[in-house]
Amino acid sequence: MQETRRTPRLSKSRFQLGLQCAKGLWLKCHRPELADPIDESQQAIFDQGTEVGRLAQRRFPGGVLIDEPYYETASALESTARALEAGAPALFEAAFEADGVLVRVDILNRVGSQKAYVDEAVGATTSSSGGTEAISLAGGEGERRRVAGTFDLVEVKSSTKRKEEHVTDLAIQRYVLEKCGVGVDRALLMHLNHHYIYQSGEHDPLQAFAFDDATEDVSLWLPEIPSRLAQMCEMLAGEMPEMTIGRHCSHPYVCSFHGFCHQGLPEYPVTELPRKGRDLLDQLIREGIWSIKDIPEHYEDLTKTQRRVRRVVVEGRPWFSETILEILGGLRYPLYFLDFETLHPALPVYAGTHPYLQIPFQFSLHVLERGESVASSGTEPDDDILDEEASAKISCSLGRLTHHEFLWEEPTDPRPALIPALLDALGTEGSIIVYTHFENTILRYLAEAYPQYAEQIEAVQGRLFDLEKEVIREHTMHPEYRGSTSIKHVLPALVPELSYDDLAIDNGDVATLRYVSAVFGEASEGERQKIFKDLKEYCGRDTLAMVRLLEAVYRSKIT
DNA sequence: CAAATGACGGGGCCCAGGTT
DNA sequence: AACCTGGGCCCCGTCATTTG
Repeated sequence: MQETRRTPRLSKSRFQLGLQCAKGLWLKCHRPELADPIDESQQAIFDQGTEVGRLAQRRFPGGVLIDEPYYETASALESTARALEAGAPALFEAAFEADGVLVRVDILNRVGSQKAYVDEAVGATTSSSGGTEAISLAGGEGERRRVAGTFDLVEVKSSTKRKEEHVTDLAIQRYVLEKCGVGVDRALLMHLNHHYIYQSGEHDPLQAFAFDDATEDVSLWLPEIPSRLAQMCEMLAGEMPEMTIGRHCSHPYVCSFHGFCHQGLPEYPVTELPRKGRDLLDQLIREGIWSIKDIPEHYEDLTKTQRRVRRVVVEGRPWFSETILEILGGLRYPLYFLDFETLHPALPVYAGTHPYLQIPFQFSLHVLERGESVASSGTEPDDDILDEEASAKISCSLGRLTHHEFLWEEPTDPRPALIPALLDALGTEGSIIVYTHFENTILRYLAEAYPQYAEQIEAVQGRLFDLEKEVIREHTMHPEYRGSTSIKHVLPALVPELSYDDLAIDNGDVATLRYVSAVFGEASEGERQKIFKDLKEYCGRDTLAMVRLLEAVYRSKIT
């Protein structure tokens, strides 16, 4: 009989992964090299989490940081034991191990430890029931009895609300702590406080966070833990488990083996059906249907859009609705094509803003004047035929196209300069074409923050026309959309000669990252100028893409 | 005639997917 | 991560028709 294989050590994050997908956990333990590389945007999210974590620690002055990195387990365990022994009032990143599971605890706060923890700022927190409640970190009057010698277990989250997966995150930690003989009084989530308004200088760790007591929900999960752990260990000792692809590949987290598990799919895989409900993918795969082409024509469980996708994929050619020119006939010249780039830091960087508030620092605006050859004013909605013909001509004789742009290059709040520049460039007449309601949301935030402009901004909002919703999503379909109506998918399908491939910045997330590094980072002047140039090219490409898309849609109906 | 059954539709909730 | 929106779905109330 072979010696029992050494059980791979689990960790908090591996436990969470195991709950999401057995195969994912198996791969993580046995074939970690197959994971997708971590991209820049993901890394930025991790970094942001670290920064929030550091601020959270300042909420517990006198706390002891166990600062061994994750791979120096033995040393971290020792340091933790020493700090506990020494009576540290709080521990950060404390390490514990039990049942082959290693956890590092964000914050472990000794109950009733010292005056410093008496809560002056009682966080108003959003509980799962939606109400707000006060949570005190010290034992005050009228509170339930606190068990001496125990700790509050605190998990810091950069989100502002509790999510399902946060509970199991705390549960596995509590399980390990108790196995190690550390009494846990409460299991708390420490979220960013959405209502925190940044003043200036250092962030205020008292105001910036809101606590959410998850003790009850955690205790409901606790009895589950041993059996789940046993299952995982058994699974890990065997061969790679069979798992089909499905919702668990991206819920609650996008799996790092997504790429590995999605290899070898057919050219138009069923995973690319848009807006799949919870069960559709499972159902199709169970029936052995992997390609959209193999879905029977009258398959019942497809939505209207999914049927459209099936049809264009099977027929191999795009579809444009019959009424598309009527929709476009509603546009008023001159046509403005608007796109914002924004910043939305977890921890605010401008005074008066709250966590995650989206702040525009750049816009691009293409303006299309009516073509000269077109006499029609386009204001006779009662004559469809004429209107359509007029519209068609417009597309052919693309009028004069001009471009405006704005980019704030200082580390100060861009909005006071951006708003007047935007209002000026937009004038008072003509449709403003945007891709999704995103720009509308930003305009609303601007109006809220700067009431002196509210009226003008609202007028602008009234002129918005959502190209993605009103035209692309409702009236077109193309096999190469690949199940997505995002502009990054739609442009190569309808305007193959125009792409983002030649740009140094080719998506919004990276644009934000680059901007932050240029304005707040240590970039040299040369690097800053390069980034500003790249940003202008990127944002300008987004609006140009909308111009060309509109043109392509017109063309589809007149040739 | 009163009660039961069924069709319709509004309200609320969740999900998916778009933007940064 | 937040936010927004539309579609799908379920629940439930209302009203009309059928049934005892």
